[in-house]
Amino acid sequence: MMNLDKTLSAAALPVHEIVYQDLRALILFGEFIPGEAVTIQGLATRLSAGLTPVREAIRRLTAEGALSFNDNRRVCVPTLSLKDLEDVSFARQFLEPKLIFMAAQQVTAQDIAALITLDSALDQAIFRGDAPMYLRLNYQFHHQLYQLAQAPILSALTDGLWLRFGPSLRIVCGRLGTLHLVDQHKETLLALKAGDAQAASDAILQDVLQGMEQIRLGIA
Amino acid sequence: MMNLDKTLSAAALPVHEIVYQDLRALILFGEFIPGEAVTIQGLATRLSAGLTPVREAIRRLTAEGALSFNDNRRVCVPTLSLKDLEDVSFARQFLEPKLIFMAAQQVTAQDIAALITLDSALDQAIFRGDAPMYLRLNYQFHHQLYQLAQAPILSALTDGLWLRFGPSLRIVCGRLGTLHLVDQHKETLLALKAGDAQAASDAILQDVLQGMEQIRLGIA
DNA sequence: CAATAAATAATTTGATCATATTCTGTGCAA
DNA sequence: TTGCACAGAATATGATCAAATTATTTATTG
Repeated sequence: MMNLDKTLSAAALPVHEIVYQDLRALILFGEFIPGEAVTIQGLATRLSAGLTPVREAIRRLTAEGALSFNDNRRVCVPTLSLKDLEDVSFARQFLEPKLIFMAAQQVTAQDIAALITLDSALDQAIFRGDAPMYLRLNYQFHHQLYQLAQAPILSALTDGLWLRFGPSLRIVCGRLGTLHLVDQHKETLLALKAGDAQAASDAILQDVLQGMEQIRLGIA
Repeated sequence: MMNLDKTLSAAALPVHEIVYQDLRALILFGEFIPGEAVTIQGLATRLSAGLTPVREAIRRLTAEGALSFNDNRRVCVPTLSLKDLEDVSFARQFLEPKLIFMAAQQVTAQDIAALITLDSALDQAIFRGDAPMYLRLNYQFHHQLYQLAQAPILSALTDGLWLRFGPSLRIVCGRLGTLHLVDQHKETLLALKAGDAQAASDAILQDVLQGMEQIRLGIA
């Protein structure tokens, strides 16, 4: 008998992969508060999965720095110190412009159209005050740009950084709301449309700096 | 009754942690050829461990990019393309100087003494043509500098990059031997001793560029 | 008839679960 | 305060099932 799931979801992903993605999203979009303890069994019931897949997902995320493995063998969501934030900020400051510079040389009109659609949905989320949706769309905007760069190693590094400051994002939005949020997406898109890689790169740098500054204000 | 292991090995590490470190070293020091398939059961027998700890170690290393997870659900050591090498090189070019700049501001006389000892052992390994020892000591030299920087996030990023080009190192040494190897460790140490953070940073940049160029020649 | 291709069987490998063991921290009693 | 026992949680094993690769057989074609 044939596996019907394959016809629906392209491929039957292993449970540990699904759990990884779910847990990653939970962390990335601030569903855990920094410092919160994470138990294997708790996650297993929360995500309705077995212990083994959850363990594997946790190992992957600890390797990425999204979770920290105490010497007690307990796992928790790390708190981002100001020093840590500076390190993340430093890394993003050169990684993102580089990625967007590369992306600008590969981007098609369709790609730009998709990004514009994404960005207007993002604006609406900000206007509605829908913080969870804002967080998802903002990440998606950047993530799609990374993929256009066709640089898997640099993309992975940059993606991983989001996991570091992800848990702090909810705090920022919770304290400051969404309406004051500003970004440089419009400038980036204009530069991409004009085929000006350097301008796109510069715009993203400003966007990163602004974003990191928001978090600094939020956790300070 | 007390656990005697603790008195010997500082802490009773879980098996999955030990397996992780062992496997990491195997990859880092070129014990696998790029493209080689890695089976869970094969590693379990090779490292004389159970399947579960090996699985967890593999998950961690795939998250770090040291192993790649095919859609066949099989795991293998990725081959480093020239494009990949350029990306790694780009990342190292700004991460390492930054780390060494930070390290220079914290380094003590004892730290420098330890690094000098390490570096002379390294020179002897080169002179003897002992490639495996060279690889270990060279990594250790850099790794110790990272730790001095007291920047866990940037250290983790940089450490992770070694796993990317590690499997290609054996090929380089195998093809080109060790005697031609040059580094900028002496210059780095002199700058550290002088308290000149910028000079140390510059020296390491040269070291990184030289190292990456060696690999480029090796895999081209 | 030989050779290549398709189909099927067998073996290997991966994924998951249930269970037993070990470890950690806490509360209680001396 | 110290030592001991207990509860909760993590670790690790082995068994079981599913998927994939390899080997073998069968069929088809030049």
